Amino acid sequence: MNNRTTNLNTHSLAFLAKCLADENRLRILFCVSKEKKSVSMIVEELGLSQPLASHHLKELKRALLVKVERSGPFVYYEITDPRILVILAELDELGTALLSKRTTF
Amino acid sequence: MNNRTTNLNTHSLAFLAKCLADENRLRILFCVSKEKKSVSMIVEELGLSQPLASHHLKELKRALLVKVERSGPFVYYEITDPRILVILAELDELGTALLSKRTTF
DNA sequence: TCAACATATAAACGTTTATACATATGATTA
DNA sequence: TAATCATATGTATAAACGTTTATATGTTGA
Repeated sequence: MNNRTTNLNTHSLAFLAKCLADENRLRILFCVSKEKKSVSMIVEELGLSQPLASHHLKELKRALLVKVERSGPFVYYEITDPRILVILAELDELGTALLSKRTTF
Repeated sequence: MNNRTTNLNTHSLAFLAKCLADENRLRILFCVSKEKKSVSMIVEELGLSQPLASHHLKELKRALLVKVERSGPFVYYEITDPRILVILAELDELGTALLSKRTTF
């Protein structure tokens, strides 16, 4: 029963990771990480088609990583919890470390 | 040019996240997180088929998350950098927090 | 060298996913 | 209400993925 301390909820972990496993979604996440942005702002900033952005935003929302707020004709998305940015920064750093430490090329 | 400080390498991030986005791979990762284990040990512990375990180990190795070591007929896998465990713990915690804080059900 | 065991690879299959295109919904303003 | 703008949804398609089954590679000991 000491797995409790080491093993985590693989189900929800995999679910979150799956949402983070797409470059466009990551870009959108960073895009709305400092301030709320409308879909059209995101579309323009990232050069995505509007339906594609909408689709990925839906996925991000499904994973609760972004929250939505309507204002007039615009729908604003913003990051739910900035801690995800810290985690992603750590993961990015780890990735770099893994690359630099690897023995086999 | 201040994106440098906030935006990360979405490519390698997505690559790492993709590797973490599978429950079986996460289970394998936790399984080899405390001590190196042979494929057959992993297979037995997690109840996976041998080819399936082998396939996922290959993916984990491709992402440099595990390292391999042969000893006689056995091939031992172990976690490369334990920091991934910290990151996953944080992600798991965030997942729980997101769920408890959500407003829409 | 042969047999037995441990692990890896290959091919095939069904499922999921990202994307594009077309269209619908919803809100605003004239 | 009509027209326009912002966003969402539906459908289709191609690629990627996880899994299974079968087979191959590699190692050890008789």
